[in-house]
Amino acid sequence: MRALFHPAKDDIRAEDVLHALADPVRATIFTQIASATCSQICAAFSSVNNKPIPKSSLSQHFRVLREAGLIRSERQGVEMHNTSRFDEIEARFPGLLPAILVAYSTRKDAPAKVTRGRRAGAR
Amino acid sequence: MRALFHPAKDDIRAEDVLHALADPVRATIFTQIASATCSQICAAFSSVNNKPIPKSSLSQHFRVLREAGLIRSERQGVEMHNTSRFDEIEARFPGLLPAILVAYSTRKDAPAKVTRGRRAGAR
DNA sequence: TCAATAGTTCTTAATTCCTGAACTAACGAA
DNA sequence: TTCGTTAGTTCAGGAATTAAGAACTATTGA
Repeated sequence: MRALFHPAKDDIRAEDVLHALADPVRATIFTQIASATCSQICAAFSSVNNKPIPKSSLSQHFRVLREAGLIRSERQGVEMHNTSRFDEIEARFPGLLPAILVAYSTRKDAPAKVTRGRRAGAR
Repeated sequence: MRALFHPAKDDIRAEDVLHALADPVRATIFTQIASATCSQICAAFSSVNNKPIPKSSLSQHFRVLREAGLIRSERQGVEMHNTSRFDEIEARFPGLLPAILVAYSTRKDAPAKVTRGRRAGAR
């Protein structure tokens, strides 16, 4: 597995952030990513939304978020832990992420909710 | 020529706004659109940037902006006048457009085109 | 070493985007 | 009316991007 690319804070580009978050699936992932793993997000989509997303697609979504500078992905044992780079983005583009997250929060079809830990019916 | 579609204010979607403005060309158009015509934008791109954008491409860009709800296009005689729907978007998604425009204003490379590129590790 | 888990990468198909060419609409002049 | 010009839209194709199943890699535990 190759090293995962993460842009330096000052290399983060507005167009990449907007492109990454222009996809509702990725925006949902990003809002719920307080240290969520790919599998947890995957389970959240299939249980809540009953629209399962293939893990290869999710992996790509994580890559887009990562390469846009929105998240940081670090392997911990067998899983990958993703953390938000909110504060760095906020420092670089003040007010951008809060405004985007508020805009999405007014969607009629709410994004899937992740519940961490053991869930009834998961897996 | 068919009637041009404009979404009602409450039908404007965050993902469409983000998608429309995730393209630096469209973001540039939007920032300069205080009643600009397609030809004026076209001239601006070819003179400033010396990278002319085909009018068919510009027409598509205007359509994306229009159908995302960002601009209103009205024919006036032989030309099409485009006006920003900034206030409506601001009412629907408070703070979103100002944050995006500020984010783009800090770009190192001026608001010109741009190949939206993959960076590291592109296959 | 083998199996299981978690995720990445590969590959091909579907979708979207770009742009030259053709077309349409409005206007002015003859 | 008809012709010419301007301004922009729509069409059609190829290029680029995205989606997702299959194959692969890395880590842990038995």
